[in-house]
Amino acid sequence: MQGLTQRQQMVLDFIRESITDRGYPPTLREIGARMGIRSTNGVNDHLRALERKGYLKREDMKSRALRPTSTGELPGGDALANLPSLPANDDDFVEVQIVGRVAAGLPVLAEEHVIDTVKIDRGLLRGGREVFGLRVQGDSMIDAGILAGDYLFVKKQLTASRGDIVVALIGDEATVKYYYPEKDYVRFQPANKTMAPILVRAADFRPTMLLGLVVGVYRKV
Amino acid sequence: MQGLTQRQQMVLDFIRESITDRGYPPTLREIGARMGIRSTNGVNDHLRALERKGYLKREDMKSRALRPTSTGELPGGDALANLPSLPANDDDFVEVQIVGRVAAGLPVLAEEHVIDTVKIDRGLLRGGREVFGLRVQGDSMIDAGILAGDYLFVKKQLTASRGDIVVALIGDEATVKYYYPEKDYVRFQPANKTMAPILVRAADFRPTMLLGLVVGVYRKV
DNA sequence: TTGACGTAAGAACGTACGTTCAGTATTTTT
DNA sequence: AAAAATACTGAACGTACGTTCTTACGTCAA
Repeated sequence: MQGLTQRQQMVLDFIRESITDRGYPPTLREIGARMGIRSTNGVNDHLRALERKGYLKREDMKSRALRPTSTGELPGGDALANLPSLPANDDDFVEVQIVGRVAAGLPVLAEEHVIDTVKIDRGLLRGGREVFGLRVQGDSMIDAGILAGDYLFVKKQLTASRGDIVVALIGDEATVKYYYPEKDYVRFQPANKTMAPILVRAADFRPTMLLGLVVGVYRKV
Repeated sequence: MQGLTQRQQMVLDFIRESITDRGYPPTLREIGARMGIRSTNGVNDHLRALERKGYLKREDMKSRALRPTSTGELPGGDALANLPSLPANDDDFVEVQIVGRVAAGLPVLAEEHVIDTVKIDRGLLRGGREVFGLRVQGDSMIDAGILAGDYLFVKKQLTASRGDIVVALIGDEATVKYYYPEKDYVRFQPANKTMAPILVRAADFRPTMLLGLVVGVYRKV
């Protein structure tokens, strides 16, 4: 049989599950425990079969060195897996580029800075296209529920309303702050009692300093 | 020093590199070989430091059970780190059902409660399937950066580690709290100085009370 | 009906691997 | 100047883990 047997499929699924859920592959004994196989050899038989059929790569004498290949990645007949997923309509998503360090003088989405791309359900994101993403450094906005490491989704625009959370280019780097225009200056206010606002004289302020408006925050926990 | 030392950063980078390149984390001796450390204890010191600073989770007595956390995932300036990142999978999405009010006695995903469905880029969501979403009510977790109205993504599971943010069914409603099991009771701790923890006697505690583990937070701004 | 294949038990073996203890030296903090 | 954190060496220990051998039972195709 060139396809997988039911048991082999279960082993493969468990390996994939372990990797997504725990971050590392299981041992032979962990597989055995899950499958109700008391002998490590029983498990090994399955792994050899998977390896022979090209669904798995292993390295000898290393613990947990199991690598499912991309072959046959379609989940089998498991009740959970293939609910009503469907072919993923493109229109429902916005493709957002996550940029790394943003520095003055360079276009925000300069290619070298795009470190990742994610797609976001349009329902979660006001602003349509024209949105880019970045990772938060530091905790100047901690009282606004924006923590270091969070992903921010930012709509590119050169103006903002008083009190909006904006991404601005101050000095040489991008920072996230509340935006408070005053008479003679623009005040960029951190949401952190221990930090002082940054003041930019109205004369020095240029619209190009505003990179955009924060429209979404995502955090992996 | 709360940030990472150069050596610690190198260890962390190597762990990440191993995971992306080989599919599984390294052993202490593999780290040692790469770093020029002949004693496994020298390596262990680094791992303990990374763990203490929150950059890494480990499980005792398991080989290769190293899990970099999302904290400080910004790749420094290292050439290696951020190149071979993602294999750019076409449309890897997790379909997440957003539930409304969760009450005791009803399955979490009972049809009447599903108020919305969104698709999330798998790269943003640890835990694969088995994830549902809900809206936050109240600000009991405000100091953890979780505000009223935020969307939480919750991985269904009946167990959790100390200090995890969990969704639990306490009394008749679902609440979000830190999870702290103690000797005689389980403490559900709010992240809000004005609120008291909820204590559930160990005798009264049932695994069904844990609905899951918070794996993501999203906020529309 | 012999043989190949899948599935598994059980035991023995060796090594891979994490843990711990006892030191040493340097740097950083207090 | 003392105390703490960092960064190791080296060795001993116990267990986690993969490998291999032997035996066994059922199914299916030639």
